[in-house]
Amino acid sequence: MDEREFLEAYDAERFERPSVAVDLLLMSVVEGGLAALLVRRDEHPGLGKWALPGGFVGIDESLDAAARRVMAAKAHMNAPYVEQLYTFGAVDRDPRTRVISVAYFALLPAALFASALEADRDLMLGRLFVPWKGEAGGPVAARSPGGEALPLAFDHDEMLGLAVRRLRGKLDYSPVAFALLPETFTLRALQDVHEAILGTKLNKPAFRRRMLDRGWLKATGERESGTSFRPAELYRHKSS
Amino acid sequence: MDEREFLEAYDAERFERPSVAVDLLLMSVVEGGLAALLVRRDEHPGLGKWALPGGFVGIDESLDAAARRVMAAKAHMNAPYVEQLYTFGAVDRDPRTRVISVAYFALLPAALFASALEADRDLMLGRLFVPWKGEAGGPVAARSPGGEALPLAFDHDEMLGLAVRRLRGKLDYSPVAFALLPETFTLRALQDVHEAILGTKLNKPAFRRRMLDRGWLKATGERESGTSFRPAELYRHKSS
DNA sequence: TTGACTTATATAAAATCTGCATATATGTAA
DNA sequence: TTACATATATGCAGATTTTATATAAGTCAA
Repeated sequence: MDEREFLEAYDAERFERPSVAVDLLLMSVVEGGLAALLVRRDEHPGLGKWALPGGFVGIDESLDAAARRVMAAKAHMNAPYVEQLYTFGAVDRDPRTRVISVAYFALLPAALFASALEADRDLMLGRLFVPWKGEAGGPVAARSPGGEALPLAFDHDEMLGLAVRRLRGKLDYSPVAFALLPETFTLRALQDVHEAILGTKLNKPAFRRRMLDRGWLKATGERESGTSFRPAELYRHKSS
Repeated sequence: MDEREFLEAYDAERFERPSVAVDLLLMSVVEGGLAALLVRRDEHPGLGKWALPGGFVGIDESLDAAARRVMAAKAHMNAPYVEQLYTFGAVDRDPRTRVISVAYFALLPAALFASALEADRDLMLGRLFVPWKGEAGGPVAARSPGGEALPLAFDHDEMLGLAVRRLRGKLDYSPVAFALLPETFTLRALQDVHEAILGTKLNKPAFRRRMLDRGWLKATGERESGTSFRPAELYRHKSS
């Protein structure tokens, strides 16, 4: 039997197969704190709770393509930076049927969330409350901008916790923070983003020196406007 | 319709579902170089090529449980430290049918491979050749102890590349290297393991001080034997 | 028994990085 | 023109890392 014959005779139906989904962690820094895009569940299970935008993976669709499709269709967004986070495969994580979910996470400037939130009234920007320091880990809770608790469906609190941990871990050796900022930004804005992600205050001169030494920044020569004090220089992420 | 009624009416068969597998990266350091356990494929596709030990995930089995089951059944091993690596989901990565594979990786002392290799003659310890420095990334090739190339099936060369990258990244802030050493070991042996993983030479006094400062080590008071020079002190991993 | 040899272990000097304090610069606004 | 707030620059102490060098402790052979 050669390979062609083998493949024709192969019976993929022999074993029962799980469903595979992708869930998206679309995160940003809003008003000095981490936030993630949530969608109100309008079906069981978890009716009325809040979930990460997600959807099933098509049989002829790669995982990455599914993540991008769901991002456009359910979150009205198109993030330049998307990364696979982890695959959640507990047997009972979804009461409907066996669902294995591949979590992806993306970082977006806060300004990009506004149009999505307007286009779809079931979307919500959940402010995240991280009850641990550093990379200790554990679930994370969400609240609405008004301060009401947003109960999370499935294991999505654990997914958010893992995303925060991964983000904190990558922050100082990887240029991820730039995905959260507009094209040009001040060093102060960059520091604010770092502090929001880490949940700690940082030393200003040391932070500035470290960032400039990394070689990730290019000075534009322009300055911010609209301040009532000395305006700071605007920088740009040098992608080279 | 309440949640119970909804779940009873839920039809999981509406969409065609992919198969989900786990593949295992069982790695060690052998004779100063990285190595991984491979199994000869005795079926199409990739008949005669070499693959990572793997198997399909049962419908009532968590991903982690599937990884442990496959490790015992196909690799005759039981690693204490197992970690999920990444999920590979390209549409055409397996010509039989759509297979999404969750890769797990584990580290084992070289001595543990010997009995597995004897128990199953289709197993092979593949020595890895990493054609890039640091964490650049890309596929990795394998050769037999005798030096013959071991062509890899599916996308398993990419999986090995990602495993090496992850391992290098975690090495100096996580006590992973101890999983590769016997119960007691010298500082020189620990440094050899680090150098094999990183593919570079390290400074000896600096390495020694860093390791001792980490607080991961406990001196046993014993010394190695069988050397023709000054024997080094034996240490033990302080798991606390 | 003794001294050459090899590697382990300890210590010291030099370079680098980090945190903290303070001084100077540059814009707005009264 | 001056008060004010923040940006930017600089100096310094302490910690950490690299590099070099010295000393210790075994084996082995003469």
